[in-house]
Amino acid sequence: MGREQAAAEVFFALGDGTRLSVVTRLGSGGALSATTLSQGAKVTRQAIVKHLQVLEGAGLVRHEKRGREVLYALEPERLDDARTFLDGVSASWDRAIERLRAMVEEPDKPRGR
Amino acid sequence: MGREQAAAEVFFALGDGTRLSVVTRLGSGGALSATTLSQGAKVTRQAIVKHLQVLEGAGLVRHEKRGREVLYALEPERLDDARTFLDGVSASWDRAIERLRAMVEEPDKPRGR
DNA sequence: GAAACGTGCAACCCGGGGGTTGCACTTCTC
DNA sequence: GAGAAGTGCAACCCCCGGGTTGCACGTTTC
Repeated sequence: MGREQAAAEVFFALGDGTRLSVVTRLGSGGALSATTLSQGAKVTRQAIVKHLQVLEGAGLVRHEKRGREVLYALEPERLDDARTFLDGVSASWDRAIERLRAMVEEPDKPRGR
Repeated sequence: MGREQAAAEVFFALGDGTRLSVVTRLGSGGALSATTLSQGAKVTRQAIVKHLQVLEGAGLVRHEKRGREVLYALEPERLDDARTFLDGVSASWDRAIERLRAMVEEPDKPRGR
C-alpha cells in the first residue's frame, strides 16, 4: 500500500541519468558538495542541487553543513528497501511460474487457495 | 556507462505508482491483458497501455497476442539487473565507509590504491 | 575590509510524461 | 451477419520535471 508508494518514490529518484550518476559518485566517494559534484557533470550546480533535493526527499541522501559548504552523503537504507521490493516481485513471480508448471504437469489435481 | 543508462531506464519505468502496481499485479497474476489491468485501476485502459509500452521499452514486460486479446507478462531478468546495480552501489558505499573507519582508527598508516 | 568561494532563492523556459476522448479495426459469439 | 468485446491509432490537454540565468547572502582567506 503505502509501501508501494514509498518504493515508487525511491525508484523515481533513481530513474534519472544525472541523479543515478550522482548516487554512484556519492557511493564511491563519500560525502561531496553540490559544487564538487557539478564539476565534471554536464549540468549546472543548480541542477545538481535540485537533484540532490529529490534524492534527499526520497531518503536516499543526507546533507550536513560543514563550514561554508554543504556535504551530501549516501543513505543506503532506502536502497535496501528498493531491493527488498524487487525481491518480493521476483519471488511472487517465481511462485506464479511454479503454480503454472504444476497445473500443466498435473492437470487433474484439485488446487486450493 | 551504458550500464548506468540502462539501469536508469529500468528505474524510471518503476518510478511511477501506476506502473509499479501493474508490475506487482503481473508478478503475482501471470499474464494479463490491458483491459483486465485497467479494471480496478484508477485510470483508463489507454493509460495502462501506455504504461505497458514504457515497461516493455525498459525490457520489464513482454507481450503476446492471444486470439483477439494481447497478454502482457513480466520479464524478471531486468529486475535482477536493477537489483545488481543497487548491490554495486551498496557495496562500494560499504567499502568507502570501511576506508573512512580505517583512516580514523589508524591515522598514521600509509594508504595506497 | 575586500575579494573569492560556496550556497540559497526566485523567475523563467521548454519538452515531454500522464491522462483523456473518439473512432476505426479485428476477432469472437449467438 | 449483427453485435459485443478487445485493441490500435491519433489528437488533444495540462502539469511538472529538468535546466538555466541572475543576484543576494554567509563564510573564508589574505
